[in-house]
Amino acid sequence: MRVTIKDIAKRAGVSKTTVSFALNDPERISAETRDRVLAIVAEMGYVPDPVARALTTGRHGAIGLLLPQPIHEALANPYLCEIVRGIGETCEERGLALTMLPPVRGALIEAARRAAVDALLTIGVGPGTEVAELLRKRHLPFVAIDGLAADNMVNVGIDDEAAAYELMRHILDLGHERIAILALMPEVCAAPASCFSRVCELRLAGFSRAFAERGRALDAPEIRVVPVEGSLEGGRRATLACLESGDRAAMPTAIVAMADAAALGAYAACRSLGISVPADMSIAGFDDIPQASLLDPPLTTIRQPGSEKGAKAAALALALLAGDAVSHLVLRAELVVRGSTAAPRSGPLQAPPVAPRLQ
Amino acid sequence: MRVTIKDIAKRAGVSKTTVSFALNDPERISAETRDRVLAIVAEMGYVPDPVARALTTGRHGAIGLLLPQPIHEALANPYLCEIVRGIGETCEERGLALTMLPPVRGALIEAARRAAVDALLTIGVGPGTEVAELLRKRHLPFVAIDGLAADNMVNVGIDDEAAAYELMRHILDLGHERIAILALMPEVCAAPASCFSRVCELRLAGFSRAFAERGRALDAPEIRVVPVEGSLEGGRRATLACLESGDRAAMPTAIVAMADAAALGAYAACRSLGISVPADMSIAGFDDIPQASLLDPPLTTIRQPGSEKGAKAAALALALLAGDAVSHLVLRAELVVRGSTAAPRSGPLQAPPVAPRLQ
DNA sequence: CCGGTTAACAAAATCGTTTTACTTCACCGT
DNA sequence: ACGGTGAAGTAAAACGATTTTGTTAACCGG
Repeated sequence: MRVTIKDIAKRAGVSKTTVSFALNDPERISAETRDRVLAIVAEMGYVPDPVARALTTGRHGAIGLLLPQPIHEALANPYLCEIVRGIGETCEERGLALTMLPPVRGALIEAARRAAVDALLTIGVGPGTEVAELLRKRHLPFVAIDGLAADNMVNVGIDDEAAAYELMRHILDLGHERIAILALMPEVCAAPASCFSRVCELRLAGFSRAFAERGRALDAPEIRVVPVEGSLEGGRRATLACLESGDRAAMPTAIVAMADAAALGAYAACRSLGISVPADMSIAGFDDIPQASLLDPPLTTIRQPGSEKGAKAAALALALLAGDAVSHLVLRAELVVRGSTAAPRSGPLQAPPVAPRLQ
Repeated sequence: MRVTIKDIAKRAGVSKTTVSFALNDPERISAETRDRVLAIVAEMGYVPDPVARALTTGRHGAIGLLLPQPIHEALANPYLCEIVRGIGETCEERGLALTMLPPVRGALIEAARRAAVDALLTIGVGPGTEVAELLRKRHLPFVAIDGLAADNMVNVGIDDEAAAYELMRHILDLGHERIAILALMPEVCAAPASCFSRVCELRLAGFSRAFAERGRALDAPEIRVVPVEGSLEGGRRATLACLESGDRAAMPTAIVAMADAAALGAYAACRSLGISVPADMSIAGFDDIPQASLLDPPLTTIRQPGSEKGAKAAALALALLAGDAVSHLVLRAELVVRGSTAAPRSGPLQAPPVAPRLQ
């Protein structure tokens, strides 16, 4: 059915080797034979099977990205989108394809088994996890994005603790007392011991330090840490739950989200409840997605270079593949103060005089 | 170095067959042997090579998406993002990975050769093109998105001619005389005969019909058709070029973009020039990307179901793979009139009284 | 006791390439 | 005339699985 190299060889009256040379190493054979073979290749419409080729050469021409969520969810998060775009830049440089590997029926490890790629990037996978272990068994070079730095694993990320500290300091400096923290849930619970994802732990530690500095604590009753899906819908639901329950005097005056995507949901929830930002509610995020500066009011957030993360991580993975020694990368992140955070109103929360215009 | 099935077989004192059965068809062998083999598999950390497996089974567990642009450019377009998300939905259902295949050093055909996938989706590839031909040679089932319907190729799209007609009718109904059309350039010029992409031709035909209906023509001097990259930057540049050159009385009063992404650029250009939308300039787009309704003013556009396009196209490709007979799909598109289009001002363009607030 | 079925496993073919390790032959200088 | 060199091409061995076909022995009814 399919035309194989054997068909070409037979038709041209040469060996498979010669056909292979004609295509891959033209200098090895005479111009005459080469042209004849090539003519037959064109005539019969022969295209070498990429799989068979990959089997012998050991090169696939693709790098993989292990996603903690289904593709359609992952790309709904602008920050992840940025990371993927960054990876895409490196792919472009090297002429590679990018295989996105979502969990197979909920199992990330299954995706890691199946990956037919030259190198792999992971998102939010820590060292010592089942997945990391498997990749090592497969001898597949891989680099973690937003995982954790560790000896046996290369990671690309930011100083999450410091960034979180800075963000919370800003909120506390404004005078907020009652604060809701929208914490990231681990999409795929590789380490079921913890309810939170790895970077989330670090950020909580940073928050904690900011509180401690003021003699306060993260587990005080006026601070609520809510695990939330890192999406607009997740943020919206969590915010509504926070604001609808309890009496108004006990309501938070600030919402700190660990992802801008979730902060977007907080905007939506506030709007639907007629709560004005930042007059009645301060909102802060994490990531600085492209929309953040276009919101009304523009979102105060921690800027982290998503695209650069992806690009650098991919480059590191390829360096690993090439056998180079590489080390962790800690990229620069910074607090960007915009209009969504302000000092809390002193009196009790009340209906705003004018319907707020948001987004 | 790597642990192969042979190593397991030797260590367990059985044949490769038995190991393979233990993993893939447990019923075929005795529970005793199976458990012993499986124990050794776990102990030695054996993971079957996906490539070797793909070679024999003929299944890769992935579908491919042939992109007309580098990944980072493609994902910068929210509409393409939606399509990819749709494909992701189908991937999720079937437990498949998604390989994004950008042109290799500018050559889309090269990406089509290399694709190691079960089925392929293409964007903007027409029938009779080199790529379509190659895929047929490879016996690779594929479905085109926004290509052209043809006998020998399955396509998923909308009725571009009708949609464009409707959009332009709306603009003309408002009374616009001088109009700039931002037309899509083919990212990869598969058919160098035409300066425009395939869907672009159809849309121009639709525009043309709307003009003809009023005794006017697309090639009249007051109508400018500008080829433009389908991105914010591309739209911005083209709009600036349109508005900066020529005297004000000859300036267009409406900009019709064939992609919302480009319309976004038109917004930016107008804002930077102090031109108020829609008072001094009407802007219309195509696609209805998620941002469109959040702009200020909200964008008038043609809504087309990007995510559905992707999901359905992927499902069709898999049906093709399964040997089912499938046919084209024409999805529903509709005009969504929002605030960015209005009747043109009668007098000459002048500085707006209030600085416009955009986005 | 014997042909026939079945369970359990093994041997070998297959998938479609690349690559290594020859063979053959012409040519060249001495 | 003769060993050496290089060019041109081939046969066969990987690559690492799956799958088809065999083989062996046990078991079973008659």
